[in-house]
Amino acid sequence: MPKAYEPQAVEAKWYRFWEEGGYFKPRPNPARKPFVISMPPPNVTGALHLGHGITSTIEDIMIRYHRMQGDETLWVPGEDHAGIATQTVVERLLATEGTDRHQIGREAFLERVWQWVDQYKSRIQNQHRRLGASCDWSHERFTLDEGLSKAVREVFVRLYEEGLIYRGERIINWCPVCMSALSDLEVNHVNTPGKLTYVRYPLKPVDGQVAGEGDYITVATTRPETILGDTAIAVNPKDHRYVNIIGRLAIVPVIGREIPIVADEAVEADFGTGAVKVTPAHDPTDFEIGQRHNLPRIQVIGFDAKMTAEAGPYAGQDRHEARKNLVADLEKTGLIVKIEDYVVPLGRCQRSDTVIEPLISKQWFISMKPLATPALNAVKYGQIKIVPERFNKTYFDWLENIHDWCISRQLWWGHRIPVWYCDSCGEMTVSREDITICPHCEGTQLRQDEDVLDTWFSSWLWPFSTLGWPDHTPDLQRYYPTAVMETGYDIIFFWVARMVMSGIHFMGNAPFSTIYLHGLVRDAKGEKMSKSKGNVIDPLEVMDKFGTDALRFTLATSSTPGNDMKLIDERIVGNRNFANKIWNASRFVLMTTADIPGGVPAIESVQPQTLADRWILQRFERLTKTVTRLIEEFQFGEAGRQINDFFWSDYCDWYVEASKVQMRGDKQTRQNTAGILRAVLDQSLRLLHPFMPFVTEEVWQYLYHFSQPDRASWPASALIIAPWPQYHAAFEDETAEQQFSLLQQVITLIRDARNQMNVERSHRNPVIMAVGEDVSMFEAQAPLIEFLATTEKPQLFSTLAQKPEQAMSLLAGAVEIYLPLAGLLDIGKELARLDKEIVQVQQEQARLQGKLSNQNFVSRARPEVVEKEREKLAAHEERLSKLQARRNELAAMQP
RNA sequence: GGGCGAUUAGCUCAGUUGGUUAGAGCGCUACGUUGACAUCGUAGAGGUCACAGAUUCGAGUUCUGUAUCGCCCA
Repeated sequence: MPKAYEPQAVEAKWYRFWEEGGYFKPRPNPARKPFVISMPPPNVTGALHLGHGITSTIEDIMIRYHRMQGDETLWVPGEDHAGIATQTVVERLLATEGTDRHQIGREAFLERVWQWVDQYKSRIQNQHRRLGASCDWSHERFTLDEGLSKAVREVFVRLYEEGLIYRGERIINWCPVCMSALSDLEVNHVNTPGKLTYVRYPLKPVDGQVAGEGDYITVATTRPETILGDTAIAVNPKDHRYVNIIGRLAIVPVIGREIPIVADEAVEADFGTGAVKVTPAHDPTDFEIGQRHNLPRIQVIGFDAKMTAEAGPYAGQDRHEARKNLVADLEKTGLIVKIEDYVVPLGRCQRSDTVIEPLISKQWFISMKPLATPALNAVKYGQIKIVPERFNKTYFDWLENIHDWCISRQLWWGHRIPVWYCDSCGEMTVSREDITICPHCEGTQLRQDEDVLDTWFSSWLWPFSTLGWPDHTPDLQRYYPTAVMETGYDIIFFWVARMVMSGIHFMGNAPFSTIYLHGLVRDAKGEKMSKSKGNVIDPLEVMDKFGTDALRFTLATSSTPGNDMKLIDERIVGNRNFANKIWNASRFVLMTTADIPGGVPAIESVQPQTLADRWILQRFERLTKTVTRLIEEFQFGEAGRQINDFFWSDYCDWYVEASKVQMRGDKQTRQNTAGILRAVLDQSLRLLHPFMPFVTEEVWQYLYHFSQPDRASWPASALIIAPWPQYHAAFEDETAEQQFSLLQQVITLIRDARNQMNVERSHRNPVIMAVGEDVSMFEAQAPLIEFLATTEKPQLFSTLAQKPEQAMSLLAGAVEIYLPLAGLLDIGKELARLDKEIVQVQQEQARLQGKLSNQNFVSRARPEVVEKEREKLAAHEERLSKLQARRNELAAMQP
């Protein structure tokens, strides 16, 4: 075995071993409920980033854990066709070739996209392999697969037939760069510094009256260019300032259109002047006001974001140009009252970052209310549990205020809407199968709807479409509903909530019982990683540099569920070092026990002899219990940290060191020690395997081969399917825990004293100890003290009538330790040290006395808590008296 | 405007039914290459747990408010 662990040398080998060995496939176990996860399908647009890294790591931890628990485990991988994103990258590619999709046509364009997809799909698959994802590749799906496309059509047709899908002319979010409609969720609202412009609209004189000076109404707007499309001015009916002019006509500046002044509840009286201009064709609120008051809709901004012919003198200008020009013109005519700085919540396209234009357009929608209510109830009444629970609120708020979902996109890449229009009879047909003959008039002049469906329209079916729905496949029977949906909290609306809706609606029950939401990975400065900022960390680079296990362990342990994490190099380095520690501890075990037969015994069969043996087994059993509980509670970070602590501190720093003494013992002791070293290592590797699959499998295989003659008794041929450690209460040993802890204190104190006194490293100093009733215990542990604290054989006494002179004195609990250090001891310094310790003990003693003299505490706190405090106080008192006695002796010695 | 989160050692973070003297890694200081590991070991220093109240025998932990930072929704 090499001296240091080299991840690059072994990772690929083990992944191949697992994959080719079929370990990722579900192993049928009818006795237990299958454990199933649908992997959130990454966009086929590009490479995986650290967000996918954390998703894949956490899901793999769960999958590997359940696989080792013996559950029938299925992890379904796949990719998402990512409509707009993919279309955009391929269009960009075409642009570099000097062409575009319209020139080459729909068919050729789609061919190019498929080429792209094939390339990136395999790239994503390989990245998941590098991450160690133990997903079942034979179940891999793509949202544009034949099967999934069938599911999409089925869903579209069913919802249409149920009246939940409709086509309508609504105001939608239009991205002039993507040239497509977007759903509300695909629009980011960004607070942007802007202007609030106050514009005067002249009022038309009432019949018989002459227009008076000041006969104006002033409105405030953040979008002056839409003035051209105004068809009313609205005020709140309760606003007394305007009661008298409701029903009169105002005149739109520049174009002179006469528009009514209407009263509408939607108007906020304290915004601007309390009067607002109404542009039904360019604002969602105005659209609704327009519907209530039957206002005309005048579109002045086109789908290309340029002013339309309706914009009169501004026709053809870009919307931003037109704004500037119009404001300048209004200034000239004196219709601008004032212009204030104002923060505008600008809607921007999630993909292109373009400012969204609300426009009226004919699109396909889903009525969400009927779907949302059952999804809401599923969480409210506990069929689904969200972890962490605080995201319930976010989930509820969104579902309670849900709007209809605009599902049509003016793209070519995606599931084409299964609707045909007949040129002969004008009828529309919605169909599961492609049609060539109109069922209404038998005409053949049919045109399929040009548009495709929102990508989320296919991914919201993911948990069941990947299992074969709408067919009643065995997979669907066996594996639906899945167990856990694990993903980032940023797509709770986009994806998670919608999956719950579709699952309940089409399958009759929720698609998973737990939703686990993880936080976002940020850079070292805490900023969100993005391509435009150039701060994206490539997981492949991290893995090349530090190994996959180091990256995985870092992602798993650097945060608390649902919280964001900063990825910092030092942490990854630390975890690479941990992998190396595992490697070297294993190397030690294999090397020092090489000549001892017996292989790796089952942990329940080992026979602890020494205190250290009993202690490490007790520690391990406690760890197993805790880690298992933590994983079941989705506290993966804490679970990982606990294993790390145990392995490094308890196993390596103490047990392995203690074993070096034991391995010098008789044959029986050596045999036993070797067995415990191996068994605890084997079991620790099992606990760690879900977190760090590669180094653990590598080391475990050494153990396995090393046990060649005993292989028959081994439970598994690979760690990936080795049974998860069971808790053995028989190894619980509170006495060992306490005694070993005392021993650790003694050793640490002596080491510290030697350090302080600058005792030469290899020099063995004498030790005299007064240990009360623990003489036999310390007698047995004397070799450990000699070895670990570098001392001579300790001289043990129950009590010491005559305290050693010229000795440094230490206290471990009630155990007195004297280090005769002739000539080295500076009595003055020693007195100062003792004084400092005395003060500390006195303070603590005072605190405890105060607590125990408080009647409220004694009578109200739980008896065991009070008892504990009493014991503590007694211990402190004993300690104090010993310290003071020692101080007096020393003081007497001082010249 | 509504909601959520964070604030603990120089840095990055744990601390999940309220109960030892609040922990880890990195960094820092001292010592060390003894046959697993210098990607290491041994030991040490370092914190009024953002602030102000409240509840409680007891609060980093529960409640209220404030401040700063971040995110989501409208």
